Amino acid sequence: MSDPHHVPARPRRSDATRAAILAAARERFAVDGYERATVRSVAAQAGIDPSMVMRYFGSKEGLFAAAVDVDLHIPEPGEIPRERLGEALVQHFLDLWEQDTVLVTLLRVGVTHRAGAERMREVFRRQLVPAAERFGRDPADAPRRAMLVASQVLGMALLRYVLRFGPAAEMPREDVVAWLAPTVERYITAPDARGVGDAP
Amino acid sequence: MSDPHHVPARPRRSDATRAAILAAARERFAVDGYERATVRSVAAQAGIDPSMVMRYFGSKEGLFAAAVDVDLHIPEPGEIPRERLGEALVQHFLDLWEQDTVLVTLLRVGVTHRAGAERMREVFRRQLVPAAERFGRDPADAPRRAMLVASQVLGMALLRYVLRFGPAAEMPREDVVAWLAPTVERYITAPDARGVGDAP
DNA sequence: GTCTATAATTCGATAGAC
DNA sequence: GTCTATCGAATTATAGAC
Repeated sequence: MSDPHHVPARPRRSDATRAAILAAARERFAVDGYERATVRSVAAQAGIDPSMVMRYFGSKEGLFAAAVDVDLHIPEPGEIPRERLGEALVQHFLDLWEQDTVLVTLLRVGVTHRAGAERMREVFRRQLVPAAERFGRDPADAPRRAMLVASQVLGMALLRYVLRFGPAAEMPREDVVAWLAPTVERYITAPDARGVGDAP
Repeated sequence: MSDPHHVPARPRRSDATRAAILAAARERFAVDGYERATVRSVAAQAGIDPSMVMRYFGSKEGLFAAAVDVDLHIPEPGEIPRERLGEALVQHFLDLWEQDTVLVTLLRVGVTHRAGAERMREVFRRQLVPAAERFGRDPADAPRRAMLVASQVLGMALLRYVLRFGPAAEMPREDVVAWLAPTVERYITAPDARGVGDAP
């Protein structure tokens, strides 16, 4: 994840600039996508010189990699009442998409750029699949169940937060939860595609 | 849709070049996205001069608009046995995504570019929503039901055909149909979010 | 640490010869 | 109808002054 070497104990003077660049980069990448988000526009929004971005992050790709470092914070099974599994998960995912722009950034760039797609695969493999292992019954099924849940959640996020389609963006949040919760719950708990509950 | 004026009856000599440009454009836009697909690369792949692209389509945006002219061909309710509504629709959507690259192109550009997003909204409004009106019961609900179906189908297509995630790309087609069919059917026929069947 | 200046490409679009 | 030549603008990245 981070630097394996020594981490300086006290904050350096440049940390503020570094944070400003990252914040600006997240917004520019989210709004414009990878290609149209220029190093110059990031620097302008951060109020510094374009060459500083190169100094801190080496290249445009390095800047992107530093900008999208996401933790899904998926709750543990013990923290959720079993009869509200789908509802709790959908609520949590909507929170993630609404609390900042990092997931919009990741999706937008992942669709367009090789580095972005690889980053999405990594988040899926290291966070979503392990979570599916904790929630599901058969660990061998975890990648498939995680993928099904991701397909529904990503599709809704695409329409609602990225493309901002009218019907998707205007739908009350509670309605989104009500419609998606049974789907997500079935993908995680159903013994097979035809099953509805969690009976064996 | 097309030119409201006179349409020449006999094929002109330039139609072959025009078709070659369009075919090349669809592939370049699909693979590279809007920004990285340059007019020059399209021309190179079509085996003609870059200036020809401008001559035929006026601008890069004009080329894109001509390249993504998609017809979803959604079947009529009478053509589908009611007990297999979800299955038939999912099968049809998978066919659309697999038969050529135009939908991959549309999604890829729609996420990045203003013109692409507008094009997606138009397809949704003029093809998907009317289809939902024909299949559903309450026409006022059609936009919402169409959006729910689109969210699930687009999400799966995103993982399977655009990002090519392992679990999504390798899942047998019949399994995808089996898992998604009940979801799609519920989004179209359920009286409300909590409903499972189509009872009132 | 920050900025100025600029190198080296690359792009969309145009003008005009044939 | 096709191509050559090129313009003007924008980009990433670098070199070096302060």
